[in-house]
Amino acid sequence: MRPVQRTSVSDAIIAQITDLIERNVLKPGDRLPPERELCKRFQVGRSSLREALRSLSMMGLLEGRVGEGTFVCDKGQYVERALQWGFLLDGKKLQDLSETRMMLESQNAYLAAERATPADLAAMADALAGMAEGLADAGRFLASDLQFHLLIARATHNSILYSLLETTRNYLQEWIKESLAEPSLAGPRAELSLAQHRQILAALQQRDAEAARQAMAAHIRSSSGDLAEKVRG
Amino acid sequence: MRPVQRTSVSDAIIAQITDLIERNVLKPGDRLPPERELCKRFQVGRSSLREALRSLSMMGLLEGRVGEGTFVCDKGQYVERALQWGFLLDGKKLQDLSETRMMLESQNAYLAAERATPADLAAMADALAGMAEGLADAGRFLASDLQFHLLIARATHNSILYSLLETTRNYLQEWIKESLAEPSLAGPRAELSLAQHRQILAALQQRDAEAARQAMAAHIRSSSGDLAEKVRG
DNA sequence: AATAGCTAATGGTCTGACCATCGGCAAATG
DNA sequence: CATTTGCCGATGGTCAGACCATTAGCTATT
Repeated sequence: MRPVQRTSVSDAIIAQITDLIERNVLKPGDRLPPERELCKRFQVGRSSLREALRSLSMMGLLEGRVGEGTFVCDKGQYVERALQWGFLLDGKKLQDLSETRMMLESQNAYLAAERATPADLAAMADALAGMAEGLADAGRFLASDLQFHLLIARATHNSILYSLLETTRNYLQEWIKESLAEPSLAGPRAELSLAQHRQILAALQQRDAEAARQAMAAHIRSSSGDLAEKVRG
Repeated sequence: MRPVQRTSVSDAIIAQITDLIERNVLKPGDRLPPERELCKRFQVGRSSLREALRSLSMMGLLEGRVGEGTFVCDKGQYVERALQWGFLLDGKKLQDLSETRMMLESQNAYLAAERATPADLAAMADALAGMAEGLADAGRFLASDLQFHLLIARATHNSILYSLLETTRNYLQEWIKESLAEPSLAGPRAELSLAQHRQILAALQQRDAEAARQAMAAHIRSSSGDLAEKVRG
């Protein structure tokens, strides 16, 4: 004998719909049948169906628009949506998260050095140019900065590493936004940051993986130093 | 003028309950009032309340047990849970996942070498002994193997790195279970694996972070070689 | 003291209804 | 003819009440 599996109706529906999306039968942007018809198709009550849809919406897979219907989200960024509740940030975890990001960034730089295509490198150069132009405009500068890091992650051609980096950054970014009023990006700091980015790009262009990793590690260490202080304080 | 904020009843409930958990008014293990009473307190219908509770369960914050009540989950694995629906495995991603795991394991070994407490190291030694005893028993061997790797992750004392490794491993494990019938763990392979683990532990005990990383990397490379073949095939 | 059976409480599900919002169509308007 | 206005149906969001399956705890039987 073995414990009988007790399946929940909502979970079964979630599994089915997830499966449909996974197998691309339901493509992003598609509209699902109305709830009342789904009830008939699944042979379930509307409560159960709605609980399932609600969970899927919470995961960022679906989006319900009243009066129009329920749609499959176009962004494959399930994680991002799911991580909006940032309440786990209780001191220590923030430090852990920062460390995780550090590790992801440096390792991504390593892999990117081996795999970046010419197009990848060109895009990074563009972002770097954007930073240079935005030396006076903090907003522009930070946007290009972020872009540069994401481009490196993309250059690994590993969707999971990219996803993870994006997620951790979003977390940190949100926390920073809430806790620090201004990013405190004085002129000298910005120029230092720019120089470090140039160094990273140079290493990538020379396909020197180890140098890229170390340059990135150094950059993160110096750029997140003040964040670390704020965490402890 | 600006767009008026349209608040959903369920979302409001979710916000309130997450807030309570965040402020530790609701502690892990606590039992929530019955649904019917929550309805009266929140002044909402049971459908809306249940949709909220369902979402919170999906996030891993709550757990409903029929006949008993709804409880606050004791595991603070919010992140892990959130990351679980991040990647739907579709072929190529499996390779990415394997690479991610490789990176996590080796980097964890590096950090563990710097931070492992005597208790951590002792636990690892125990797991290693379990592997040695289980040379004839594949199940026992694999369990101790997994245990060893998780202990290393725990020795980083970084809950997020631990969660990430656990998640990636769970994914790979599940996939392996589905695709390969038997783990193909012949005697010589097991002994090789055991020797590699001993090498890793030795590096950790000597606090040689770089050696630990390389030993782990070598181990993963050799032990997941056949998996890589299966992926391509 | 141990077991079997009963009862109340609880989460899970179903049904039907009503509301707010949105898209589209037709009539009114210039 | 082009534009606006008003209406109507469809749809997601919410509510209330009912029934079911399971669980814990009590009670009576053994």
